[in-house]
This record gives sequence, C-alpha cells and structure tokens, in this order.
Amino acid sequence: MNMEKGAMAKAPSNHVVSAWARLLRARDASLSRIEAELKAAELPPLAWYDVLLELRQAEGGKLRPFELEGRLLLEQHNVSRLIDRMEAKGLVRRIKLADDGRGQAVAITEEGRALQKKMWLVYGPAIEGHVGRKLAASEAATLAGLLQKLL
Amino acid sequence: MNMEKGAMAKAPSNHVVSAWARLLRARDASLSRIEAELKAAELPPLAWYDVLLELRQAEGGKLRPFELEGRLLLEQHNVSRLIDRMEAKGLVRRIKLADDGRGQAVAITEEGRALQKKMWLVYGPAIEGHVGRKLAASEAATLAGLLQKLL
DNA sequence: GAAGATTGATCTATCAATCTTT
DNA sequence: AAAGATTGATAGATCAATCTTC
Repeated sequence: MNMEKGAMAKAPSNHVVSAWARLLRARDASLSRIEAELKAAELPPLAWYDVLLELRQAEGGKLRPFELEGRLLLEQHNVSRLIDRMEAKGLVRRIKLADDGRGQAVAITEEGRALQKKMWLVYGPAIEGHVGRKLAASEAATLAGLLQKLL
Repeated sequence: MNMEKGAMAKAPSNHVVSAWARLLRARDASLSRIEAELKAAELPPLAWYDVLLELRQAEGGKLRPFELEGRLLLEQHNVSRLIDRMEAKGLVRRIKLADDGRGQAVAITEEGRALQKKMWLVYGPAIEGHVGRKLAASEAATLAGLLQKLL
C-alpha cells in the first residue's frame, strides 16, 4: 500500500462533495448579489476594494507588487494590470525604490483612501444583508472557523 | 425608525466579516489548487464539468439553455458561448425543439459522458485532497449545512 | 541564472443591441 | 410586448515571452 505524501487521495465522501459544491455556489450567489449593490451605487468592483484595503493596512500605506500578489492570491501579470488601471484613476501610484532597482512600491493615494471608505459604506451593509442576516452570531463564528481550515 | 423590508442593513459584526473574507479566500485557494490538478492532467476547466454533470443528471441527458443558466448561476450570453465551445469539441449538441420554435435543447453526447467520467477521476480525488482531508467528517457536514443557509 | 515586474497575443467574460417566435 | 437565445464590441484574465536588476 503506497500511501505516502499527499498522493493517492481517494474519492470524497458525500458530505465533502456537498460542502465543496455549496462552497462554490454560496460564494457565487453571495458575491454576485454584493457586486450588484456596488454596481448599483456606481462603485468599482471588489478587487479594487481589496487592493485599497491591503494598502491602507500596510506599513506606510504601501506594498510591493509581489506582496499584493501573495495577499490577494493573484498572479503577477494580473497585479500589474490591475495597478495600471487603478493608477490611471489616481487611486494608487508607483514609487521607485532606492535600495532595489528591480522593484517598485505601490502606494495608496488620498483619493484611494477616500474611495475605500466610500465603498465600505455600501460593501459593509451588503455583507450584512446577504451573509450576516442569514446566520446566527454563533453560526458565523463556526463558519469562519471551518473555512479557516481550508486555507 | 424605518426598518421595513430588506433595506437598512447595518455594518456587519467581526464574525460575519471574517466568515465572508474566508469564504472568498477558501474558495479561491481551493479552486486554484483543484483546477491546477485538472490542468496538469490536460483536462478542461471545471465549468465544463459542471455543464456535463447537469446534462447527464437531467431527464434524457438534455436541458434548455435557460435551465442550464439557472442551475449554473451563469448568464444567458455566457451559456451561449460556453455551449459554442463545447459543441465545437463534440461534447454536447444543440437540438431544435418541435413544440417551441424559439428554443433549443442542449444534449450531452457520448464523448461528453466519457469526458465527465474521466474528469471525475481527477476531480474527485482533488476535492478529497484539498477539502476533505482538511475536515473531520462531522465538520464537512456542518460546513455544508451552514453554507446552505447562504443560498 | 533567478527575482521582480511588465508586455504582446490570445482567450474568456461582460454589456448592449439584435433576432425570432410566442 | 415578452421570452429564449445569439451576436458584435469591449474589458478583463491568462499564457508565454521579455526586460531589468540582483
């Protein structure tokens, strides 16, 4: 019986398949409802919010692209073009680094900080309306704990 | 205090925000790992699997595009082009309906059935390896139950 | 050569408009 | 007009290749 390492996984149980299928559906359904609210408020997509929030929380309001990549689970080329668009809107700006000629830093601007706050005014209530409202407080905590195990 | 209908949602609790953030991350992380396995096996993306599975489970192995749309949470034009690509590969075929001149049905082909089985041989173990393995049996059942509430 | 990041080409997703049948 | 479905145009995502600096 060769069962070493992570290889040789067998077929999943019905409970596991059900959890996986519902993870996909619950995410798609909730996200599309929440994104619809942002869109109705004429705000940009959630990916922009995620970038702005990470930058705002970072030391000095800036991160290097590969750090954003890791935190947002994006790939390098996607980060590159996402930053392009956001820089074009004045939400972030690229800064050359003195100590490493290869790298740059992406810094949030005042406009970026303002947009992040403005988006949260819609995003927060949307999370509450489409997620929080459907769960008891203890259920939300349990769900957060179980999902943590999948990371 | 105007609190009628679904309007006026307030800011979400920390547990709710945490559950939501992890729902997004857990889905992205698990999906990218699982899709990577399909890709390594030179198999098509999961969306194709979903279509094939829905068709196989449907009465007569066929569904109308708008039925697929509802089950897969896709939009009409996306279904239209997804079917285009799958039909080009011989996995499904469009059939004109006698009773409703507007509509068509999408039917799974033998090649489609074969591909669905072949994909499951990789997909099933990938679900077990990236999801099932990280949860106790009772945890998977609890997770499935909580996610159900979000639909 | 490897790390950090970008670019060109291509594929997919999305929006608005269109077409046919009911 | 409404339902079912498709199409043209465009934005975004993905792949492979490239560029610069370490």
